[in-house]
Amino acid sequence: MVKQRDKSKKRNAIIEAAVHAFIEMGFDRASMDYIAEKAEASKRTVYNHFESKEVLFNAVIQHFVQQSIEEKQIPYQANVPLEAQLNKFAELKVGISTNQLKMNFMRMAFGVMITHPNIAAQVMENAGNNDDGLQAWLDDAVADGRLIIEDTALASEVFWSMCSSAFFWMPMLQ
Amino acid sequence: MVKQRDKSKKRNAIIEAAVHAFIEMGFDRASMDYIAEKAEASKRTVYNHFESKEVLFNAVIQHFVQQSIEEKQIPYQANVPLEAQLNKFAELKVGISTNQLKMNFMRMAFGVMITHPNIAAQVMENAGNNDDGLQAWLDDAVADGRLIIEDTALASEVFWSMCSSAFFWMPMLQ
DNA sequence: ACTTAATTACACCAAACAGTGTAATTAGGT
DNA sequence: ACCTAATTACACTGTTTGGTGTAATTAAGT
Repeated sequence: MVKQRDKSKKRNAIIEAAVHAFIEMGFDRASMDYIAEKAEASKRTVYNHFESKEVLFNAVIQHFVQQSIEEKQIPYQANVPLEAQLNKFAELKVGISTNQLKMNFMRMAFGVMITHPNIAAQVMENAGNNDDGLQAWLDDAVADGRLIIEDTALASEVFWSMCSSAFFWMPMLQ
Repeated sequence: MVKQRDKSKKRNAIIEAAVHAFIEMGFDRASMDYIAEKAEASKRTVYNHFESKEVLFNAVIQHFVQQSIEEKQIPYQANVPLEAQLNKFAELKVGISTNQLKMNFMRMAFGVMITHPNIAAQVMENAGNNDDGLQAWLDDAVADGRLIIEDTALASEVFWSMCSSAFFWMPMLQ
């Protein structure tokens, strides 16, 4: 039988350190030495967990996306006005823009995506289309006969892009 | 008396090369050696004109801003409907988003601003508030009695930010 | 033709940094 | 207490790159 100790502690410490290092100094200026130091790990251990800086960055994004998805799950409620429920979804976006840490993270990530197209491609591949809770909600509402929507995926996208420009990009760009 | 040859030719060649290099490879990856080569100048000449990469970048931005300002001058016409004239201003913004080169430039510049806050600060200081042609146009319209505006500077800003979000940021971010 | 400002070729420096190899050490699971 | 997976310390490589010093060369203005 194979002995396996729990690596997740160090792994998480490294990711956490990387998140802050990337936010603080950006992708390029945050050296692997610095990240290792912040994570209270040796540089070698960092490389044992993540074979390259790019891989580490991907893991960081993944980590962030995972959190966001979990927050985006709002269940459909048959006995509550539709508008009130939709408002909750919108408030999610507003919530992001009032969270300084998240804003900084997104700004950093956005910068990386612009300056490193290859990394952007990887991220898109990994983090790809996370189906959000809104579409599920719309499906439920349609099934319940309270909405008539042909393409709920499209509707969800339209809704988010509207919210994004108003509640996300505008604050992001001051 | 002091002899002075015309340095502007090389200077412009360098800026032009830098513009394309920065767009093509981004600020960090575009090395001074590469820029010099593209400009058909020696690296030393580049440094004789611009004491550092950051200074060169500032000059590049300046160059771009200068062009934009010149395009933004639309004279007030007393015998043309106001809406038609305002449309022209809006079309300027639309024009940017249909110009691939300009979009790429802005995307690059935006990336640099995010990843290099110190450079962003310099740029803001240098390129600062370029008073645009719209305010002058508004002033003329007010003087002509066809508009009543207390603060034309504010009005100009409002107009541009509306246009920006609709015609610039949205295309910029896909 | 002469002067000299501008440009060039080229060698060079120093710092930063991603990533690796290895032998020693630590600590978790049994 | 023992086994060994995980971690560490550390030295090292190789590359990239911003920036400089200098002596030679070019070409514009008179």
